[in-house]
Amino acid sequence: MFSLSPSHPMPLYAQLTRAIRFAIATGRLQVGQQLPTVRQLAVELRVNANTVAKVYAELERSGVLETRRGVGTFVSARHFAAVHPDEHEKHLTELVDRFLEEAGAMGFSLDDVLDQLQSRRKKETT
Amino acid sequence: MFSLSPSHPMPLYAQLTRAIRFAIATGRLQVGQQLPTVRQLAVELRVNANTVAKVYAELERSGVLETRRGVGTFVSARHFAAVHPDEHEKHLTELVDRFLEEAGAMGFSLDDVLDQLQSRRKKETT
DNA sequence: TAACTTGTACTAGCTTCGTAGTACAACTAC
DNA sequence: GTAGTTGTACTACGAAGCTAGTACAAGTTA
Repeated sequence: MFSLSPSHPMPLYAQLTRAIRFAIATGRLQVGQQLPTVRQLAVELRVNANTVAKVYAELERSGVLETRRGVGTFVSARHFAAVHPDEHEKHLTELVDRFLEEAGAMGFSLDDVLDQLQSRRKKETT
Repeated sequence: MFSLSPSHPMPLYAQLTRAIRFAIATGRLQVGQQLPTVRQLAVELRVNANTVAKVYAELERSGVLETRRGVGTFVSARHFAAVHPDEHEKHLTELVDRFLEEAGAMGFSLDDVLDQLQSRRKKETT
């Protein structure tokens, strides 16, 4: 389902969070679909159940998942319907802010970054 | 000279590293210019001397600074002359990789990112 | 109701990270 | 050579972060 690398510097919970978000963003997990139970996934990933639970809880707070005790955890429909595009846009803005700041400290200008990204776009479409 | 926020989640050493790199990238610190001594800067920033020293040492390993015992620490000339543009480009590539990965996990495509950056370019030039 | 499933709270241990303190080594200038 | 700079090594403490263990609570199903 997912795969984690315990040796990777990124903590397990962060890896899992990203993996789930990514799976949803790319459609591999559909709205309404049930995720593995906390314990199931914990066994599969060789991780403590609490680690999985924390991830599910955090993603629920973000509105990405919905959990029902005794039943399971599901990809939230509400999220994609209700998250205002403005809100979504704001997240992108913040991400880009951090990114540009970092690039700036390395001596790259906005144009440098744009060039780099545009050249990828070409590659992607070929 | 620089300013740090101890309350900020980013550790002091990282803040300082970024500040110095930024000052150099924007020309506020010129090639060959001497930086404050480890102890001077430590007092000014209310930080342990070792924290400053670690930052200087790291930046020296990156080729950004040069230190001479008994004399002081200086902005390296070698760096800007000798760092291959290819090397520099590689750093940008890595940064963009990480960035796109993160954006992807949030559900943003390359085009979303490009749009966002292009709209900033317009703002910047007005 | 009783058994079973699900997620959750609380706690504790371990590790890593960040910073500070102190003592040391290299170098300069007189 | 000696005093006074400079950066550096080593150590240790405190805090935060991450994960695991265990016990609990809420819900479902028969």
